[in-house]
Amino acid sequence: MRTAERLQHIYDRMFERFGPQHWWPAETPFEVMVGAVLTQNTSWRNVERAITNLREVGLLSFEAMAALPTGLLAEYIRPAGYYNVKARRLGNLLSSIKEQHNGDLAGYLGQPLSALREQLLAVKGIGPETADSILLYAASHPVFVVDAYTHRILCRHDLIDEECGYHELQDLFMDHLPADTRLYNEYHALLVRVGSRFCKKKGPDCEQCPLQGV
DNA sequence: CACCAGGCAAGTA
DNA sequence: TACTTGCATGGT
Repeated sequence: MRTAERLQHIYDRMFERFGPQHWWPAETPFEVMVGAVLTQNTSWRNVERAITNLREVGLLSFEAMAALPTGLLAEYIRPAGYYNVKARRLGNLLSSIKEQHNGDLAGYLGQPLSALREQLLAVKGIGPETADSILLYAASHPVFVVDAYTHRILCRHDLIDEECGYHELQDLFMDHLPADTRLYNEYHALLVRVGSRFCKKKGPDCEQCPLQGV
C-alpha cells in the first residue's frame, strides 16, 4: 500500500476508536505556549498541576508572567519537573516576544509561518517539537508535530527506521497528507493518545491497540 | 524498587 | 561530529 494511504488509514483507525481529542487543552494561545514548554519530557498530568498554580495566582498572561522573577516562577511550576530549567526557558520565550514584537503577543503569533518558526527556534529551550506545537496549536499553521510517540509508533509499524530524524519524519507526514491544520491537529493528538496507552517504551500492550495490522 | 513521561541544551572526546 | 549527561516531579 502507498505511504499516503497507510498514513490516512492509521488516522482513520485512531479516529474511529477515540474520536476528536479537542487539542490543545488550553484556554488561550498564551496558555498553549506555556504548556508546550512545561510538557517537555513530562506527563501532561504534572503540567496541569503547574498550569493550575499559575492560573490561581493570575499568571497565565504574557504581561503578568513577564513581570515575575524567574526564581518565583520556578516555584509555581514545580510540579511540572525540571522547574529551574523550564522557568528560564519560559523567560527566554517571553524575552523574545518583548524584543521581537514589543510584547505584542498577537503580532508575534500572527507572523508568517517561516518567520515565526525561525524566531521560536532561536529561543534557548525551544526545540523543533515545542516550536511546531506552538505553530500548530497556538498560531494555527499547518505544521505536523512530531514527538516520541510518533517516532515509536511509526517504527513499530515499519514505516520508518530507528534513526529517522525529526524533519525526515515530519516530511513523511507533510509530503503525503494535505496541508490541513485541522487534520494535523487531530492526527498528532491521536498519536499521543494511542501511544500513551498502547505504545509505551516497555510493555507494548498491542492487544487492544486500534493500529493492529495496519 | 525501577522505569517512564507530549525535550532540549550543554558537556565530553 | 557523535555520543552522553543533567534537568526533577509524580504516577505505575
